[in-house]
Amino acid sequence: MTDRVTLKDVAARAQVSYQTVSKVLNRQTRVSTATEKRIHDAVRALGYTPDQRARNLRAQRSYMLGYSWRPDSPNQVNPILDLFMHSMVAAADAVGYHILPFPHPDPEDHIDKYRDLIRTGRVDGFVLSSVEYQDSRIRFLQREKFPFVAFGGVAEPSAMYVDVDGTEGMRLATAHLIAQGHTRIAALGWPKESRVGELRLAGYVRAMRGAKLPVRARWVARGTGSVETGYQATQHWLQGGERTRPTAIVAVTDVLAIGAMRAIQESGLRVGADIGVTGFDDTPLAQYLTPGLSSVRQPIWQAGQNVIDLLVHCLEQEPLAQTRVVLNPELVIRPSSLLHADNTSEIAITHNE
Amino acid sequence: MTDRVTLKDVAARAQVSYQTVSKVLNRQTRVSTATEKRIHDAVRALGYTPDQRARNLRAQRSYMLGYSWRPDSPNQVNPILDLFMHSMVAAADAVGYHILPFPHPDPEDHIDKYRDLIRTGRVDGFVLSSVEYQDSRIRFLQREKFPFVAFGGVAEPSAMYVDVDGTEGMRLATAHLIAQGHTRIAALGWPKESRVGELRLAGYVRAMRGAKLPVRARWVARGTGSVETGYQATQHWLQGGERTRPTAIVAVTDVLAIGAMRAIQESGLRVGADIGVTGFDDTPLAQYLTPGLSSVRQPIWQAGQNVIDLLVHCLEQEPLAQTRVVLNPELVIRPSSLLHADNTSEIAITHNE
DNA sequence: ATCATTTAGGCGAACGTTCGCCCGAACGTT
DNA sequence: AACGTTCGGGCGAACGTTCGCCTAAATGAT
Repeated sequence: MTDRVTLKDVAARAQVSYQTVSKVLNRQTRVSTATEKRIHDAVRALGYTPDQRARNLRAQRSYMLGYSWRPDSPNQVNPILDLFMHSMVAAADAVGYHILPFPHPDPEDHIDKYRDLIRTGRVDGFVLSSVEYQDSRIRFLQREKFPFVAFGGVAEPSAMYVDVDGTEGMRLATAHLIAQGHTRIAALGWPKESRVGELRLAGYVRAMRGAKLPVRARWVARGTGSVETGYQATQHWLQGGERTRPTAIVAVTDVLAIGAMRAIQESGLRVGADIGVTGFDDTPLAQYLTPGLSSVRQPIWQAGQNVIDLLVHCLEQEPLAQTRVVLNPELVIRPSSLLHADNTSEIAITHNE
Repeated sequence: MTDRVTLKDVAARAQVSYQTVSKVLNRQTRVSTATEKRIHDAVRALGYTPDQRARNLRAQRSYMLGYSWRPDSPNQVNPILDLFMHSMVAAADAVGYHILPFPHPDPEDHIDKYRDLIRTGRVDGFVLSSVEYQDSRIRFLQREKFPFVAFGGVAEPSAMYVDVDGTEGMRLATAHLIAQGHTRIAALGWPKESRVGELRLAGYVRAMRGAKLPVRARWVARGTGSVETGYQATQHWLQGGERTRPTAIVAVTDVLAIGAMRAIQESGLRVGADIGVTGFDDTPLAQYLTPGLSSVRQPIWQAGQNVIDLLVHCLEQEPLAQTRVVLNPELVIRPSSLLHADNTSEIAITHNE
């Protein structure tokens, strides 16, 4: 609100041309130490800070990275967002960039939003999340040759992304249950259309096969990630005889796992001691349930850092060692998957071949 | 990436000066319908979109609103953020603004971040959240005469804010329990230093007084908002005789309420039927617990809309009807506060004097 | 026919940077 | 003594807008 201090003000005080001030500040030229000192003194005395808007115009850049996320269906949990956003904001800030969040529009006029942000020069690049199978945004951005990094795997070649190995996460959870002595393990998944869902289920299958345990079709249930889905599937499984029904359940989502837990408890069995349960995402929910729910935790903070790192390197035309990063999740173990809950403390185990 | 279309390109095609194109597009001048058509045709043909960076420089504005939030302690739930952010982003977008999230710095060099964003002209205004008693940011911004709106009540006169009436929320919850026939009601609060905490507790007191019920000091516990705090306080209360111990508990946080529920269940009592419990914030958690936890829900979406509305009106120098908005929360009723849980459906009741 | 007024649009300037090119002086080299 | 080279710094231009002022023609009033 008070009048802005510009290069010219500094220059007048230091008795040099304003372009020289600019160059000295950006270390583009060498001047006598005397003038250099005068300039820096003037900068400090006046409290000069370069105007980003002018820089943006001149450089034809905005130093902004667009990001829009899907508002998780009205009342769903989005534990990811807070952390992911924070991670990206911090990483971007550290290298002179900022995040520009924009509303996730209807799937159809998606592109218009993106196009507009590009055309108006508001952003230099995009972070994409919740990408789908044939995502029109990716096709569009690639055609426009506009830089972007996706969070989540992307099939398109030459697209940069950071992903968390869902298969490995689910393998970890399943293997953990197997190590507890479980042999009859059922799985709660998402509909077949969901790429992430299928990848996670693949981890279940891999762990079972690895231990030479049978994978039965009727022990794999798919549905929307609601409590109800998990509840009903589990209830159905529990109707089997005590010697034939599953003794453990892995779920691709914490919410599905909650459904399973509820069904187990209502049928008079104990979660953990009688039937082991694991979830996915390590939603804040998981630690507050009784018993605490074991869950696969994604390294969200790390992912955010990597996404920005990739994108900024690309924007700065710096060489980057890799164009795609795959991170390993870890399993946070709580009583829900333990036969005897001797200790209530959490332990996290991660990938070990 | 492809070469940018500017006013000059449009002008050349429409055979007018580029300034005229600008004026026509901004409806600053009247021209013959023929030229107007030529201009609009050229705009469409070339796909012209004004460069925001140039506009920003020229207008000495950025059309950005800074917002930083406190990263809820590592593993805490921040159900607010997703919705609040989304609401603000949507509201801002609708009036040609954008949100600029920036890292919440250490309490000490707080101000530097804010100052820098102002000086570099990156933002036109700020949204403040989690304001404290004597918030240095507010003093700073007021001194600089830089526009801002706080989410959460602010004592400083002439500061604009949007707040949710925590007192009313807690009164609602307490009154609901009283209506169920409860007379001995305890409260779980935050430390005395917390302004919000005290305001909420005031609602508890108001409801009790209103029903001529006694407020006993030892039935008001304060502590950090952890499960443990709620658990221990409740355990302690339950040691009282069946005729003297509280029959219901109101908490200023869902997490505290979870602690209470756990203590109740572990002592063999039923939540709802034996001891009523209510939480606050309607965290996603609340609906997934067994039994579902009644909780006070804040109109977060509405708050986000109002915050942006206030701020933008202020920036556009438009007159605004009010400089501070106080919203009423509603109580979402679930089995945890019902004596007999005949229906599992949720109902929401709101302020009715 | 003359003058005042509107209409239609041109033009210069400015917002605050950065970049490339220039030039005079001092310096060192043959 | 004449000549390249570095040093220290000036200057014009451009990024794409918007805003205010100007003007030439067309219109209206007298």
